[in-house]
Amino acid sequence: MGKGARTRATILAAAAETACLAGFDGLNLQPLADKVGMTKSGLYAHFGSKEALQIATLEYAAELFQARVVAPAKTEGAGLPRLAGVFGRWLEWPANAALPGNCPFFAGVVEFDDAAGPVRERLVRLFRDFRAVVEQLVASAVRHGHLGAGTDPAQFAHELLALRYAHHWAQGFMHDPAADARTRAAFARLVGGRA
Amino acid sequence: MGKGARTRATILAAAAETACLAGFDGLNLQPLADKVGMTKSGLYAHFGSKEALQIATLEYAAELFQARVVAPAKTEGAGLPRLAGVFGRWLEWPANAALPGNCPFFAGVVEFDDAAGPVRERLVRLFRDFRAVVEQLVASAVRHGHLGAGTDPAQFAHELLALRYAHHWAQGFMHDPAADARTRAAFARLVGGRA
DNA sequence: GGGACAATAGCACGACCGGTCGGATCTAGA
DNA sequence: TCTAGATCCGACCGGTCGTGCTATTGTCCC
Repeated sequence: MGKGARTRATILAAAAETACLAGFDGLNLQPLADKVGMTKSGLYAHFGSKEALQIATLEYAAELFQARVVAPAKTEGAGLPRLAGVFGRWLEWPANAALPGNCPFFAGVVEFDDAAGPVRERLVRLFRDFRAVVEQLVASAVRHGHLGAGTDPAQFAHELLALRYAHHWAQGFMHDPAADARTRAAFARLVGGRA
Repeated sequence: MGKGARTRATILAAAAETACLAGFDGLNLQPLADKVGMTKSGLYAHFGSKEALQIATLEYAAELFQARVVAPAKTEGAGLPRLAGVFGRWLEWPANAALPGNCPFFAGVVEFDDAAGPVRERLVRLFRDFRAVVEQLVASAVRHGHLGAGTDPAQFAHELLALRYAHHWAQGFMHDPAADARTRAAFARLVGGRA
């Protein structure tokens, strides 16, 4: 790993932290350069444009998400245990990845929902891919008899995302101490209603 | 209604549209002034600061929300019909209020979740007030026997917001044509599971 | 050790940001 | 009709934004 790649990794780690706090639009060059001890232009040379920096940061966060949320499922029992594990890690993955603030993907949703462009497309694809993963987990849980045969994986995934979103709101924005308990109760009801 | 108040109303109507598309941080003075055919300083004189403009826009949107979502409930049957009516109008209120794009309050959640200040506090209070309204509607539905006696209004309100949030994501960001159907199905399951 | 090249610094540009100020214009009350 | 105050404009401020350009430094291979 050459020096350039090492510096790039340092930048992206700092960029991911910034994205959690200020969103992808808040990935301004000067403050980010100050954070890693570089000048703005020195940092800029690694990416060539702000948009490229945003996409690289998105990619970096996606790898982190994959490693912290999805990958550990391999060691869990197939079906519901795996689904519950992924959901639990999904709730707390920013903290587990040493990221401050909230999930950067949710920040991107608001920032890019009315702004077409490659960053938005990349983010949409990330969400679609993860939803597909969730749907497969749900289908597997159905096959194992952990969820009722009539369960629609797409509908279940939609409601699971709703819970994650509400948790983001209740904990990150409203600072509601009951956020965790509410989310867990809702998940239990979501699973229980299909058993 | 004097000329000043009329101009101010024109500005706020345009500001609400902008907030739906670009968020409250996107309420930049110059573009907004262009939109209403004024100069930046002429517009600025009505508010005194950008923060004051943001709060005024928030207030304006809140009044719109109250009128379009909550107020019509008075003519609906108490209990579940009223709850369902509010939820339905909650889903589509930006369109009903002739606002482009998505719900401005959800945009504010991301923009102000890590930025303390009066705008954030105002937004938190708006959410808290509306959640209290929802909880009262749920409690009323319980009293009318439309929902099971064991229903926790706070938990129900939390899950209802989750559905609204997921609808915002699926429709506004993912452009999922099934968003409406998924949200309606989830609402039916939420209500049905408590009956 | 020197030469090639990646990596970074320094500097400047045009555009836009929120905000300020003096003065022109319009409105409303006496 | 006259005037006081509300209203609005145009120019401008310091600052930050993303983006280029040229030097200079550092690194690594021969």
